[in-house]
Amino acid sequence: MRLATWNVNSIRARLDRVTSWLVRNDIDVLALQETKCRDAQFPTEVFTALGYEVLHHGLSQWNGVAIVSRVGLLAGETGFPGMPGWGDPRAPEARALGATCGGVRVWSLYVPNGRDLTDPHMEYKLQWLGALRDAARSWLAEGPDTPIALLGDWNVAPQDEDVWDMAEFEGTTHVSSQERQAFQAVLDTGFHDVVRPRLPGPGVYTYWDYQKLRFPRGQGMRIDFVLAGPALTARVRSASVDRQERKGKGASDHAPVVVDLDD
DNA sequence: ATGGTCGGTGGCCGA
Repeated sequence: MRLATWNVNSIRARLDRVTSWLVRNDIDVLALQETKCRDAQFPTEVFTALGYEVLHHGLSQWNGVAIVSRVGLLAGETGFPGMPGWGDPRAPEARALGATCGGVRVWSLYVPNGRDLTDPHMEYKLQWLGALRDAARSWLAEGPDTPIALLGDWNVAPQDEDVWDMAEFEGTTHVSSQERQAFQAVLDTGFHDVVRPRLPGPGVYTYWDYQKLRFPRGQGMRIDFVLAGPALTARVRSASVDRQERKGKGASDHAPVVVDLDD
């Protein structure tokens, strides 16, 4: 089974690229983030025509997560227990979607950006990751043998080598010790980053800002991850980042991350 | 040349 995650930065702006990549790469399950649309605006029929089922969770033009699968799509769940909200009044955002695909519990996650270390959005980000850690712990406790994967845009660069130059990130989000600790806390519940051991850095990135010629200059960040529970970790055969997809006109600012599983 | 972008939206915000 081939599993992937991709922040597409608008599914409507990226539809041709996403569907052609999906088919070309023989993907079974794709977790999407930043679809930037409401459910009724998601082009579901384009995916169904290709033999995929779709589950989408979008509440506005912001955020939006989806799971696309050709190996089944069951028990959909929008948001996770304890997930904090944003805004005034606080309300849940479309940042988490769970489903079971081919016997694997899959979560498509879009962690809040944080914006600035002193911005209230940063506190929201840390609370969100803290609630996710608690949910992750309970998922493993409830079904220790259930294959489970947390896929998405984590908006955290966990190690110094996950950005091209740490000096550039002094005082910014994504690399702070608080964010890194919050990411590590999810791992500490029993999840494993199954891509890094197969694709060690430095210089392995999944995101390059559109601005300042970051991609042609090789100045990216590793912020998209596939975290697998113990049962699934043992089944991972290979992993890759398709940086080809960041090239050319009409690319998302993120590249897809792909993981191959033994059956 | 010391900058350089996108996307959704509606007359700026978010990344």
